[in-house]
Amino acid sequence: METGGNSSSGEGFLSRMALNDNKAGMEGLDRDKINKIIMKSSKGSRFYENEMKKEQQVNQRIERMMLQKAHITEQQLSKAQTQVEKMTFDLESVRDLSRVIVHVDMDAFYAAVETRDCPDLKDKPMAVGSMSMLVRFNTGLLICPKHHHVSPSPVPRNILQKGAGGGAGAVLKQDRTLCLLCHRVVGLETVATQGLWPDPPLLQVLTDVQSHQACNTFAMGLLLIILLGIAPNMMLAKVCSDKNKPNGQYRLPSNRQAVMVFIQDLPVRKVSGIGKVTEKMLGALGITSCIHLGQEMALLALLFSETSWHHFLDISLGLGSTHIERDGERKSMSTERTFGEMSALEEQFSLCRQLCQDLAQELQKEALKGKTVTLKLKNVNFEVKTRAWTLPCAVAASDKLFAVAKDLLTTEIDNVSPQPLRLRLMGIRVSSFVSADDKKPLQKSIVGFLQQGRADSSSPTQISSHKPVKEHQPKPPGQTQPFPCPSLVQQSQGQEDHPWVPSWGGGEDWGAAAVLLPESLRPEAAAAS
DNA sequence: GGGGGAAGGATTC
DNA sequence: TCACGGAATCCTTCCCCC
Repeated sequence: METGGNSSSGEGFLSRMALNDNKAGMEGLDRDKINKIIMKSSKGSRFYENEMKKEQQVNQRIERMMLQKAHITEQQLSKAQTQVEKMTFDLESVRDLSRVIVHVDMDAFYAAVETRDCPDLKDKPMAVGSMSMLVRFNTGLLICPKHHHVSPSPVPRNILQKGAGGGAGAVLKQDRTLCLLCHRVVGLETVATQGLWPDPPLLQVLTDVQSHQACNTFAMGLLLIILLGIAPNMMLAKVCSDKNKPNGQYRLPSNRQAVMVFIQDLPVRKVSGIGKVTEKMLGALGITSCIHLGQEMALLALLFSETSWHHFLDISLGLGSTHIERDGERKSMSTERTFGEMSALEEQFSLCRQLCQDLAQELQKEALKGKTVTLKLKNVNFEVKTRAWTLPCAVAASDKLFAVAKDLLTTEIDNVSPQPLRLRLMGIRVSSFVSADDKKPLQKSIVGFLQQGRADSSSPTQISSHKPVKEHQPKPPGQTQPFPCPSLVQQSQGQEDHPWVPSWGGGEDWGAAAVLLPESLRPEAAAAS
């Protein structure tokens, strides 16, 4: 693999730690130099050792795959090829080119906000974030010693909180007007006169949005970089939005030929969902771009799971989802903390209790209760363990979470006894939420979001839309449950409900939106005119 | 053998 | 000399129970 160097021996640079310059905006960097710096400053650390271990595991996976490949017969290959061809035919027959998806990406969101607040930072290398990530491991400083470090101001966080918890994700997934509402923050007239948005239909949409009465509610006065990817489906739109960084848009016409040409040379790593491990596994088969993917489909069908090869086939044909998912239900909620080595039992239990309290607060804000409690532990060697327990009925209260987590933690402590458990991370997750029928809808409505925005500015009181949560009748568990199911409904009632409190993942690119344009605003219409 | 839970891993931002 | 986040989702594999 070109990014990995001599990785299989463990002596060269670890491919999994190499700079990923496959992303837009990373071109032209001195990759070798940066990789040497990463290597020099990482080698020998526990983190590096653990990464090496993981790399070896991937190499073993590849070895097993190659062994499997060696045993594939012509007959098997031929049969798989028939299956692939049939499936390709089926997929082609339902290929939907009727929709235009616009993927909106906010590039370097945090940096953009900080630059707005401090214009001197413009055009200077900058790092936004806590210094723990930069100083404790100073590769960042070595690579770019003259960078300006900025602690994140509360501004972006507030915006994200309004946006994420308040429904920016949902806003972005609503109709086109409300979707683009999020990006109204850019001075559209300025942008237009500078010719940054040469596309009349899109400008029309943006202008249209600007005139929408709700815009003012979300006007943050920010100057953000917006990337647009326009394509017939979500997968392609996502790739397209990454195409013309930093100030641009990329439009892929809605016809099969254009899609296939676009796909031909597209590196597999560019596709969302294909990460460094999959890239490496495919690379071992000589597959680096989507055209190879199509050529080797029969082989992939024999070597990968059905889910995986179906996904590969979709990619090779330039297919993706053409509907915008709204209101995705949350599946889990978690909190975790990294710290210096912690071996004392009292400290570990105390932290465990604290995490349960924090998580319980967040769960109760969203009126969520789950049946499965998972304890996540990472030891000082970066080895991660998760231990889960499923209760007969859903819990949300801190003491109930702690009762389970404490038991799981105790088991792990006992397992290594008399040695202490040397931890560097602990986390608690709750999942298996009660079914959608049993709980109220969560923060998905733009109307609610806007109402909340008004409530924020006009009244200090929180809007509560709490409804009592009905309990599911739990199935009898396979194991003896040490935790009886108390009257949980009573506990959740009377809790203040905060429907707009966020759970933000913290990526810097902010967006991932898709909209359906009306006929009159579609790129073909513009091209025709 | 199938279903479902547990555990671990990949991926994304 | 030491030293790499946090949250969420999906997938795979393993294992147990019916």
